[in-house]
Amino acid sequence: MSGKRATLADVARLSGMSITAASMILNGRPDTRLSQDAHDRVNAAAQALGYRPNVAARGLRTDKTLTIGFISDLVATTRFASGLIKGALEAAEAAGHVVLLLETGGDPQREAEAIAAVLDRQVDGIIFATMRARELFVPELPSATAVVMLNASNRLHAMSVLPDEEAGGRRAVQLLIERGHRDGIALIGQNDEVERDKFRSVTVARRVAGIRSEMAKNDLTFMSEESIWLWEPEGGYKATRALFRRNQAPSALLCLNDRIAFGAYQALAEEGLRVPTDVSVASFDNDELAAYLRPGLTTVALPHEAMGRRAVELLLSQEAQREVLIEMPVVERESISVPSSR
Amino acid sequence: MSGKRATLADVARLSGMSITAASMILNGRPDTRLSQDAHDRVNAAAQALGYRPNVAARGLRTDKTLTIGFISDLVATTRFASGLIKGALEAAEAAGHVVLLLETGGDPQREAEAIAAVLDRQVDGIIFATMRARELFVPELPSATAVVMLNASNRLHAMSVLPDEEAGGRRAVQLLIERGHRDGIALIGQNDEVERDKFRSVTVARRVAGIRSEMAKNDLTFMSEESIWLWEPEGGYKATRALFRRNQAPSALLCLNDRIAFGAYQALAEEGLRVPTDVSVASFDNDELAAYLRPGLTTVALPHEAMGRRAVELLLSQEAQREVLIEMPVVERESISVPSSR
DNA sequence: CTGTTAGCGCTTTCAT
DNA sequence: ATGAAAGCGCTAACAG
Repeated sequence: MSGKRATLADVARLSGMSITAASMILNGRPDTRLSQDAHDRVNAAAQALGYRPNVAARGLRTDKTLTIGFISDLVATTRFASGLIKGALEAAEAAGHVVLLLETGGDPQREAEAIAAVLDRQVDGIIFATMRARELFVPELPSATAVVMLNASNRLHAMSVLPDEEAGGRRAVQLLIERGHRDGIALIGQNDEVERDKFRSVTVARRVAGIRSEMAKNDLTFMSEESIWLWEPEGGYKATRALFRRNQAPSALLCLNDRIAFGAYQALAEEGLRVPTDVSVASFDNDELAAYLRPGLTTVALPHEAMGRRAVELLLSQEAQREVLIEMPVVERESISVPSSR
Repeated sequence: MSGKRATLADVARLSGMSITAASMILNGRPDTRLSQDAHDRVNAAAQALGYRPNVAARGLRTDKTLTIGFISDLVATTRFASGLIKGALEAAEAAGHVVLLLETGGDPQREAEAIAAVLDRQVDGIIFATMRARELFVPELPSATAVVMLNASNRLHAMSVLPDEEAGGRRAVQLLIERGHRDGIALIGQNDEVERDKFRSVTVARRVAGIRSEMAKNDLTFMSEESIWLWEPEGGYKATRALFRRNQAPSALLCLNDRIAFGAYQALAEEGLRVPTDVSVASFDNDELAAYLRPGLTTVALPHEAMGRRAVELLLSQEAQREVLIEMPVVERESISVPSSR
């Protein structure tokens, strides 16, 4: 509709003030005291013209663009990223900022280009997010640029925001113990590789560590540990079948994520066992899946949105933190009950 | 690392050329003929300084920011949006653009603010995306701003990119017919409201229309139509149970989306029926879910990534289109077979 | 109390 | 063949 955008000059002209005066008044600069009349005229003119400052032009002077770069390895692609982004978007909006979203697929080449692209646009700060928490390499950056790692960490650079997996792991075990499960708990999804490789997967290793520490604290050991290479439903299905083929009768399955649990549900159904009457299931992540399952899956949630939110707050506030851990809330549904005495 | 960013002036100084010359050379302006030597010196200097143009400053002069605004009602939030965004990101990157992602939650107030925010940053164009395809209201925009609607349409404004639901609906029916299903097909998820309300749901209405037209073309009618208010697993489960409680024995279920199919699978399992041996299932969307199900669900996919890609291509190319329809590919898995002769 | 002036980094006439 | 100068829209010293 409106042909051209009104500029500060237009406002000044219409109000009969200088450009400077208009600028000061519209920015509500505190010290300067221009007449009340001047204020009114300028504000009225701005209003009438529908004036909005040109952020790019302003940024040229002030070095603030009210824009933050969100660079992720696999963004949009996964349900994983969604919450992270949503949280970041919310916090950014609340702070009057806007976010530039870039995806790199984890490719160093594209990563470098993404960084260049956001830097070219003078972003106020950059968030690096990864889908599988990991140690992320960050190339040289202009020293001034604020950086926070989201679901990732970095030795040198920056602050990072991570889920509190250690506590989450402990919480999951407690969930089962509280209901009376003790010796009949099977762990589904154990994976030596992951447990050792703190580099590749900062958080998942902690999840398992939390689980083991809580078991130990209660003098418990797993009746069985089924290992799974890929944490997908298929693996959960097979691992659970294997468990029963060995004629073991667990009272509860502690699945390392919801997709595994999904597969476990299927195996249980084929086994003629009901959740939670015959066997309880606890899990992690709170995937969309968890709500769809029947009965609903009780799971320790990955707090994606909270993480995204916290990341931009951190970036904008410039508090100095190293690693901020976000609590993993438990989402109670119907998959856990008192062990049956089969 | 690097303290300050190199500017064009720095390049000029180091190369011993004027700023003008440097600008022209680096932009590869065609007509001007500066000496080969000048070219070499400028390029070398730029290289040495790691010079990158400041996009904001350039935009101030050229009115091109190589940035596009992606405004969505429910972005990040849904698996739905992910593909749209991913596709858009890819195409933008390929074209040397970058995307500003904003979410409005469908709230007109926030919608207006989002538009203002991207306009303030001089974006080259705006994509409006919705999760449930619908008619979207777009407030007045500067006439110059390019606009495309993604998974939405708008009477006045813009070009829109939509899935070809009509063809998709027909395709799904063909899938069943090809395998020999005829009189035993039940439709799960019928919803008068949606079928009538072309305004609220441009595409889903077309999906159903396509289905009905293909059935009619083959002189077929559904053995039953189960209506569902909310297209979630719960509804699919109940509708399917209801079907069997009436003692009907369909040879195939045509589910209006994958979440419904998910519920249907559960009901089928409880009924002691196997997919696809006892009853076949066909569906729509190609949700993440569809791959997890056992057996894998054959479904007519919503081509989210292709849509996102096409939207930015359209935006950037400024071809004049009204409505571009993206083909819905069928994803064959294992849920359809020849009808059993129970 | 208010306006002039000088840039931010870049592109683009227009002279030379 | 090359450069000076103006100006995109804005803010910030510095004078009046």
